[in-house]
Amino acid sequence: MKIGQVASEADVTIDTVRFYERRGLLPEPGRRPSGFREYPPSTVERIRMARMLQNLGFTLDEIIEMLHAHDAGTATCDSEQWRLEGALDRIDTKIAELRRTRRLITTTIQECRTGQCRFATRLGGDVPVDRSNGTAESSIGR
Amino acid sequence: MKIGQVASEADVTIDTVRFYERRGLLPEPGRRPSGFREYPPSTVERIRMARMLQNLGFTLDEIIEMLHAHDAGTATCDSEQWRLEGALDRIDTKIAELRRTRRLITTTIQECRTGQCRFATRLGGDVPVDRSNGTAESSIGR
DNA sequence: CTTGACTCTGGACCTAAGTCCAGAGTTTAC
DNA sequence: GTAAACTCTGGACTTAGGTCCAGAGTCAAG
Repeated sequence: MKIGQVASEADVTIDTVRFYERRGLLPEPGRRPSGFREYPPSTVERIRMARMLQNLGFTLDEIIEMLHAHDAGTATCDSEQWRLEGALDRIDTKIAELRRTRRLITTTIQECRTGQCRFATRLGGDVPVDRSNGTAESSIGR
Repeated sequence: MKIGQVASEADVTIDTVRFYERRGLLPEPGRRPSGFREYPPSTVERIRMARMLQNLGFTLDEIIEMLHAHDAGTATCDSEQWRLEGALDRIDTKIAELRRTRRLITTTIQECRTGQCRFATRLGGDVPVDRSNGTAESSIGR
């Protein structure tokens, strides 16, 4: 398979395929006499797997590690499972963080409605800012 | 206030303060005869506000816009609230995405336990890979 | 009046994961 | 046999939000 076909079947760009090769995610492919890269069809699967792992939140470096463990024949269900559990932890942490932020925003909106607005007030809304005097209390470092 | 004091009170680095100035988040401060920047104390508040908005998921550009609206005296509770609601949407989308990913991981781990493992198998675990033959079915593009 | 801490400029560098480019050569379909 | 589509290299560029640096000048405490 030529690079273009691999790329389109794996749903990435040609540049990405070459980038993956540079990064070591893909091994150096064979070459035709002309210099064109020649790929085995399994390359498509390897790229798809990499993308799937990316969707799970793994970085390219982590994915490369995993694939190399696979290549070395040392990857087992057990040996790689901790990574999945780590990913789970990361996701949970992130969700918790987002929820905290969400709460902060909703209270802020609430405060806005009940006149305790932190944003519009501090951002110079309701109470007109005295433009002639840089020392006004409500002015934020302007 | 000198830049170092502002930075430490706002809990950012000196470089960040200067970066914010370059970006237009902070107005150009006054200067001592020596060239040292001289800040009004409200600068600390302005930076803290910016950081808070960053925590809410706003980009620097958006924050700069909001602060400029404040500076121009056109920011009101109503005029800025849509931004908060937009932030809320973004957060909800992100949480939903993460939850989908989370489910994918847990099913994957489950499959692993029940022998339907997609990862260890496809990553070449349990079944030793035939290293002498690049065309093996289970090999991922190596 | 010395010493150490602070500040100045402005441009290079960082991370992550690609994307884009020119100019040249190759392959394929008609 | 020719035109269109493909591929090559390798280095520069992108986004976001900073971080780091050298070499020079300034400030504050003792």
